[in-house]
Amino acid sequence: MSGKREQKKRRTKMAILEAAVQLFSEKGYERTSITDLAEAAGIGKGTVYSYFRKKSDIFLAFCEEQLETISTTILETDTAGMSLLDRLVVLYREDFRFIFHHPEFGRILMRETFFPKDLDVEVSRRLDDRYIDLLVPLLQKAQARNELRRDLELTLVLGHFYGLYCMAVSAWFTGRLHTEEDVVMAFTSLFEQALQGLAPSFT
Amino acid sequence: MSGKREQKKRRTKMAILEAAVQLFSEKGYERTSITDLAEAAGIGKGTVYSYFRKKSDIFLAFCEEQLETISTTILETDTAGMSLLDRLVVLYREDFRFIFHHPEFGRILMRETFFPKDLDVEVSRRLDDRYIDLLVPLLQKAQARNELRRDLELTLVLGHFYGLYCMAVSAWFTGRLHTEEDVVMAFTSLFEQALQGLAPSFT
DNA sequence: TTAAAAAATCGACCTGAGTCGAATTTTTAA
DNA sequence: TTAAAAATTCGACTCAGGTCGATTTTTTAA
Repeated sequence: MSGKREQKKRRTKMAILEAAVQLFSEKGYERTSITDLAEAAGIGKGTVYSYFRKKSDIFLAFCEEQLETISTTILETDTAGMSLLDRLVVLYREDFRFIFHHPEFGRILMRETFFPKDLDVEVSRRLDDRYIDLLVPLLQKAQARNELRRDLELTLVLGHFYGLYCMAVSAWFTGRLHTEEDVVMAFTSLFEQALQGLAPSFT
Repeated sequence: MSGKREQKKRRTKMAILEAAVQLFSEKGYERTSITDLAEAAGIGKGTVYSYFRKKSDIFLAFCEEQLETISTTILETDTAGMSLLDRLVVLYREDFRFIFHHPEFGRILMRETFFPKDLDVEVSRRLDDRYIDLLVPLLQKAQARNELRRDLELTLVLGHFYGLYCMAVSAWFTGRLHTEEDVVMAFTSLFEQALQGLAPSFT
């Protein structure tokens, strides 16, 4: 009789996360207190902190699940015969859909993944490693199809696209872009620019 | 006898900012409480809030001053005869110097300017409008010298570089890059990529 | 079976950001 | 000059995140 404790812990953790999904959606992240969360999960406040170090960690755990769903969606999407550009647009459009519909979550997620505090670096890295795993194969295939220069380091290329995506999302957060489609168009243009180059080509 | 009030207010605001520079540098942003700040400025806690809405606003006001200094430095730097790439590198290197030496400030600054809360959008926009004013002329000159395609919207091009810079800085925050020079090299490479294009050129 | 060790639970407590309305200072205008 | 109005100052107060150690539950091993 040993797995009992583990089992209970898993159930408690789930209870917290379910309460989180419920309350965060209902009242928003900021307006949900840890006490609310504990009550909804049927446990004491202090217990929450033996499962998560900080409030934002609860949120990030929720995001990791969401990203799981998103990557599944993307992997299942049939992209056969699509250009690199189209594939990237499909991927980031899906990603942005989540952010667009959960702006508060999106803000925290972007803040934490791009500019984490020292203590949160680990969590943040895990999140974008997921991206790397998702994207590197895409880029390799593009290189094989000769859509992408072969002399470039893939991590840099990946950073390139990710940075541009980040910029488009940022423009939405700062109110420079408004609709979901505006943002998609913005990063599409930026990706095109990146592929073609900003300098004039002397052909 | 009417300017009296205004004068006093200006002095109080200065006192708060000076206390902020002092204490933030001394103990860091997080470890400086509003009460500390009020005490150092010789006023009551509540008064601080009639000058700034939130703690982070005090910080952003401080940043605006810093950026003033930085842009002056940049404008005074002799860039005659430099390529667009070199000019951009000079500019962003200077910008990053500040962030590198004040990581905590840098993090908040980047978080607030890229992913502001609704209430802070205005402040955030003011900050990057300053960038726009600084950069657009640079880009226009580059177009005139035929270093930059003329069919591109300048705001998009600007966003392009800014996004790449952001990415390099982010890689530093997440511990993927370590030294100041690593970051400079990273965004330099990204800028080169952007100018040349990621797709193979069929010349 | 049981008692000591280990792990998990809990809520009172601490701290700091931000609010509020009473008290004070400055301005206005008669 | 003065009294009412307007603006400013202030610190007690509220509220939420996070800590801590006393208590309870589970595991171990004898």
